[in-house]
Amino acid sequence: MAAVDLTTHPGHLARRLQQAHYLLWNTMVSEEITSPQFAVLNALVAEPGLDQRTVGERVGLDRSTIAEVVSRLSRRGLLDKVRDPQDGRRFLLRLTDDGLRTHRKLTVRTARMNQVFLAPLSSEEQILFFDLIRRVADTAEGLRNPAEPLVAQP
Amino acid sequence: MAAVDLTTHPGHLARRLQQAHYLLWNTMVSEEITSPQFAVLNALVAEPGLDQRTVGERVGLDRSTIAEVVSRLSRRGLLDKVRDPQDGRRFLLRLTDDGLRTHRKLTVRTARMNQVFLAPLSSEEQILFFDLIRRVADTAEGLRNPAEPLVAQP
DNA sequence: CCGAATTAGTCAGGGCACTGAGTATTTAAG
DNA sequence: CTTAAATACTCAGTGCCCTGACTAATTCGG
Repeated sequence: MAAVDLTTHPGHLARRLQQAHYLLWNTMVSEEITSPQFAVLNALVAEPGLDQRTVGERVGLDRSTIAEVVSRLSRRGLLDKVRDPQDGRRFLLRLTDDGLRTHRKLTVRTARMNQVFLAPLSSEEQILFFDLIRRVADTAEGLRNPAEPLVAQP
Repeated sequence: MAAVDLTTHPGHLARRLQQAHYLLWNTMVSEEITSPQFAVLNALVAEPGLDQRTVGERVGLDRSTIAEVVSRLSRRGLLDKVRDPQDGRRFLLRLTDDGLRTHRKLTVRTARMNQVFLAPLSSEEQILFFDLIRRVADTAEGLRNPAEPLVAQP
């Protein structure tokens, strides 16, 4: 005996929340395009021609994962990937017309889905929901790089 | 133009939250045992001898995923898996001494990690955080099985 | 009692997410 | 100018997560 109540464990809650979202996305938005893929499309609508790493940074995907997601989107013909002539290490990404169309279509459905997903909360609670999660996620993210070490330069 | 603000998309937030948690878990709790694995150990501390499907139900893992997680835990010698003599379809799961020890050790570390993770929120906000996420996740979960169809029997 | 549904679990396949190691290119230091 | 460090990306490996198709065992209806 000494079992713990998982409903007070944020990690467990976060996982269940994501699963619930996955489910709803699949039925209400798309079975082809996933939520992370949509995030990438969206980043490229906002800033066409970004390089792969920066897109990953914008949407919160590490170098390996963004590579996989981009390769799937490119395979489906939703984006183009070309070497940066200025810097041969980079790949510059740009949506195709099809990618743009897909993003437009999914944007509408995503908005509908978000409404359904958040329906159990009042408007004020929804604001709070965003705020609390964002603060926790941002803070934990910040622990990654210990920022400026207290002593500046060596 | 028509890009969307992902910081108001619960799915995106949920994903970032889980990533942040994963990161912290990895550094503060264990690099061997994952959070879902701990959840399974915990379920078996509470109810030894559960069958695989029920454990999955308790911790929110579908039949395929629970099978993988259980197989890893069993490979590491943290649990035993035996056929139910009463019902030849089931596997009954039970922690080994090692599994019990591991659970005890991780319980302490997990509590510490949760404190750090939730540190940006006040006590009241933490309660709210749990409540809001739980309500959203539960409601979306509920949409899965449309409950009783309005008309009872055919 | 027997065939039909139901149930527990497996397997193949696709996608997300991380780490650590390796390659190529660019930039910085000497 | 040339070597060393940094940067963008790839690849292999592990683990979580889902669906759909399949097998084996049990239960239920007639």
